[in-house]
Amino acid sequence: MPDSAIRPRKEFGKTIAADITHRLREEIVTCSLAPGEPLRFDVLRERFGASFTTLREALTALTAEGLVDAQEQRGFRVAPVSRQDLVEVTDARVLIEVELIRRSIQRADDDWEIAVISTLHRLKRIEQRDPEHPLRDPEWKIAHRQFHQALVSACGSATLLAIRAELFDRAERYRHLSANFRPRPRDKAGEHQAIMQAAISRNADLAAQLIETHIRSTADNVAKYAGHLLEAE
Amino acid sequence: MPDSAIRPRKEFGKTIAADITHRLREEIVTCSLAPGEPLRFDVLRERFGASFTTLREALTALTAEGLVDAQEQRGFRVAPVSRQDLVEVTDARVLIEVELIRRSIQRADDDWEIAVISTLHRLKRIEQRDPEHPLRDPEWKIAHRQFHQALVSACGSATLLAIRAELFDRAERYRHLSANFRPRPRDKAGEHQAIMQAAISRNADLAAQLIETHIRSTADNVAKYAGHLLEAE
DNA sequence: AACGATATGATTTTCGAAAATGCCCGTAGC
DNA sequence: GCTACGGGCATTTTCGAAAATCATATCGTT
Repeated sequence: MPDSAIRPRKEFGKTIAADITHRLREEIVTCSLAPGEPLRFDVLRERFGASFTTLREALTALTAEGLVDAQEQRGFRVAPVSRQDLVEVTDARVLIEVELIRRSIQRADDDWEIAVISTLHRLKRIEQRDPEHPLRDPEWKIAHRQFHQALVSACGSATLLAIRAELFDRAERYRHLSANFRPRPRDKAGEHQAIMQAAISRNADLAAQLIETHIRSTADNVAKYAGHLLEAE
Repeated sequence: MPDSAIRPRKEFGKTIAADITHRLREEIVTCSLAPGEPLRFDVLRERFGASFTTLREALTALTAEGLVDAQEQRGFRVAPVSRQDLVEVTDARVLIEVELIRRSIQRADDDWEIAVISTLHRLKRIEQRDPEHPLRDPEWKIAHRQFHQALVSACGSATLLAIRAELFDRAERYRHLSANFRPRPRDKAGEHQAIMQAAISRNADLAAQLIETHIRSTADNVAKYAGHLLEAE
């Protein structure tokens, strides 16, 4: 069927609202929409070409994910950032991600192992090609997300995976926040490699510890380089 | 201001959408709307007296909470129940609730202690008054929720508390599911009392262990008495 | 009879106008 | 000068009609 022309209005089988939710989430996570920024309907209407109600639905969904802040009767705004929130998100991520990687290693099968190895491989290829500021590269971002996703994918709990995904997005926003101020990316490649090796060799304790360090040091970096952005009340 | 007449359309300062979300959540958690039941707009419109879009917003919010299942282009339905989901929710609750009670005990202050004691006191008073099938008593439900809430309230993480609250609701739905088939409520009063004592005496290990047992045995009871409802695919 | 295409009805999804609400500023009263 | 009140404007929130999509029944062909 001719779903037409230059730009398909939405992906096949999806509602416009779901599509807008996706695009809005992306813009918020990448800080293309700045933390605390008011989300007025006129502006969003123009930017996304959807009606009030459709936008409202998307904003409601993102509110539940902690990326948007709903102020009843006074509209929406991008969820503000703060040191406290960064600490909470980091703590929650450690708690859950450590548990999930343990469960994944315990229940690991061939598919899991293949997924971990291949996603890391792709990540490294992308890093080789363009070693500067990887967060600016959408491909790196996707590959990075998929590697971490693969690590926990065998945990067996869709419930916890959904929570993890939400926290990952909230943390990624902080990473983007600091990316513009960080002089050089630290050596994540080595950390990823070490995590993969621990996971593949079924060393759950080591993998858990490495993941915790990985998450915490990333957060520390954010606090270090974007600290000045975390004070606004 | 005359916000009028017989029945206020919504609570003060709240949007209709938020109000509907609240009422819908209540009906789903109490299984007044049965698991898997399709949520058609005509029906909801009549029942809640709101328009398509307002209802849609509420359903979207509840979808994010895991209480509603959105089937794109084919409407919404009450999230189905299953053994697997019950296990996941129980596991996730244990993971988070145990951690939160530890943190709460560690950071405990006077307000926390008072809240724990007084919420348990109210719970016991209600149980004395009407010892049969407490889940049918809305007051008991609220008091029960508030006691468990108080226990973890000092943990210091709004992020984890929000996740905990979501899981609590999902678990409560399973409790309601089995309430109609359970011959007699088991002795929860004693368990609550023991948890309170462990918490007040700052015995984090014991409190954590008691909470875990409490959550798991509740789930076991659900599986036992509502097992026949958890099979539908 | 079995299968596929197509029309028809039911339901969801989207839209922009209309109502409700909050905000800002100017004015009055103390 | 300062606070309280009220009008007008900006913005959000709600509504029901209209468009889009899905499910079902009907019909024609093999």
